[in-house]
Amino acid sequence: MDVSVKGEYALRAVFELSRQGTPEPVKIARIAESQKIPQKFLELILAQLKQGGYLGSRRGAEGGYFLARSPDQITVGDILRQIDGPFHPSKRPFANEPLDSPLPEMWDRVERALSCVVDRTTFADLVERWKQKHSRRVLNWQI
Amino acid sequence: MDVSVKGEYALRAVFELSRQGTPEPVKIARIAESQKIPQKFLELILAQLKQGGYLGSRRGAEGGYFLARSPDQITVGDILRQIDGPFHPSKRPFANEPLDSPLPEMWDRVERALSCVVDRTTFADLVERWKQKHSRRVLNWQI
DNA sequence: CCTAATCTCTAGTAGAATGGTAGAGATTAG
DNA sequence: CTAATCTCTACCATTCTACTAGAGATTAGG
Repeated sequence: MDVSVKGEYALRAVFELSRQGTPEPVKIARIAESQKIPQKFLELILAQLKQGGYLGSRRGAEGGYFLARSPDQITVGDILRQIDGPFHPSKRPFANEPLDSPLPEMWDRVERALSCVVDRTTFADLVERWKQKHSRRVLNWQI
Repeated sequence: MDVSVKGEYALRAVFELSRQGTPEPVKIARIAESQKIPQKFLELILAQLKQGGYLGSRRGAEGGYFLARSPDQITVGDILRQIDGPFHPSKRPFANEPLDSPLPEMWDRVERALSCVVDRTTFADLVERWKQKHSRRVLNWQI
């Protein structure tokens, strides 16, 4: 019942790109540094996100990665599923399971509860929340 | 974001004991058979559940396992945590994480959503749901 | 007390997943 | 042309998962 480190890295990377808000490509090296992710590992992750259609890229000097959709069109669930695969809490057709088990129905509930959070949280939401916390911090500094 | 096979086995075993509803010990072999769980693997699981205080046991001939609490005092969350460990969706203090990330707050939401299901579902609930489905089946047969 | 049936405890283990690393190749801006 | 960047394939150490094996401890019933 947990998310892989790879998944969390992916979220942080997409968040970084969303926060930027520019259409300019951002270099892997910069994302890696600002989000403290091992660069070579991040390369694999970004490639995977690109092939899922969430990111675009440009090679060569001044190249980098950018969002392929606007942040309010990408959810946390999208990214997690692209990286870690679909999350059925329990591998679905449990071959050897008695047919009249009450568990599958419960797993459905779990999945719906999960979905309510991750599929409704867009990166636009995350950026907004982050901005609010951030501005409060700045405000406190000023006072 | 998924439950181990071991965790699912544990749930099925406790469900089996709850369904029984008797204070009589049930043999591992019987649980293993009726729930289609490899017996030697199940032994480890039951021992772990016992040491968590959820089950009791008696050795020797006519021995077996039994619930240490009534089914309405054991939740699905209890069992999953005992078997698979606490489920923080993301390993909590992500050492290298930027301090102002919006992700920890989201993981909290996820955890609460999850908890709403698994910590509120008791084995008494599961048995009741199972009985309802079962009685409907029987009814349809009769008609 | 004997014995068969059971739980208990320790160990091992094959295979997959996780969390990376290495390096050569392709592409592009300037 | 060249330096900077993404891309692609391969590899790898460690841990986790889902078991299996077998000897030992305990108990009911005779």
